Amino acid sequence: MPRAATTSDAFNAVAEPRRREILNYLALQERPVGDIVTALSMEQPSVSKHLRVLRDVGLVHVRRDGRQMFYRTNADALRPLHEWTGEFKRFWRQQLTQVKELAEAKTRRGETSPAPQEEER
Amino acid sequence: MPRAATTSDAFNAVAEPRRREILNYLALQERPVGDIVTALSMEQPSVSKHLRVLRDVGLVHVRRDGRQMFYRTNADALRPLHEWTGEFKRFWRQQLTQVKELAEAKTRRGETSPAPQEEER
DNA sequence: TTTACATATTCCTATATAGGAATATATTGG
DNA sequence: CCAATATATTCCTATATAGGAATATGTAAA
Repeated sequence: MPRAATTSDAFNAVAEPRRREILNYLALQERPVGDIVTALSMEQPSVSKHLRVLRDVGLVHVRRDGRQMFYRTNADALRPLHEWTGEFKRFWRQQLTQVKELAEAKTRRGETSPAPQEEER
Repeated sequence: MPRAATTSDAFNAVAEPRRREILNYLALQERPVGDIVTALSMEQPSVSKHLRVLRDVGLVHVRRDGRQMFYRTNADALRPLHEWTGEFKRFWRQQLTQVKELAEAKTRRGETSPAPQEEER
């Protein structure tokens, strides 16, 4: 069995970096295809094809105005992704807390703190 | 150009549903390969191959104990995904707020509230 | 060492790209 | 209707699977 189609779900669709760029660009406001082409320096057919994939999984909405097609990101379709990754939040939070507590405990004991494994953003 | 390798980054690696299942299963505690095979009803070579991909992108860590290999999810490698999707949070939050405010405003005016488009979790 | 157990890798195949080039479709203005 | 503009689709190709089957590798027990 080959890899699942990019149009099978949001997870597969956003695996492509250019599609993520497009979603970023279309998040703030709707834009015609031409704007995407110039803003992201991509070939027009390439943009159309990526938009097709994003549209098939509901990651963008479209509106026609004359001969232009205005696309905009449908942020809601990204929620499943955010929620799934969020399930793991407690694990990295836990790690951070443990590291922090360990460091603080050592500080209280006057020991030298080791270089942290993780970095808070 | 074909699709990027599944081992190119976490985004591509988690596009495969079985790999997400494996990550879910390995989140709470480390497990030997055999446990994954029985728990998720997958073929052993299949599990090994998925683990290989997950390992290549740092989504799991491994530890050998005798002839068993204990894998565990490295939640930290999922943070980029969570953070990227989180950028769009304000857009769906905004929608929710607007819907809610609209409903409340109508209620104050004694109008019938429409079925909500979105659902809070 | 020989055997058994646990896991990993190799081989094979059908399928799904992503990009480039060329072309088709849709809509507006003259 | 015809030309021009804006997008979409088709064709072609090299590459990367994911699963199944068979096999290889590594480690412990007898």
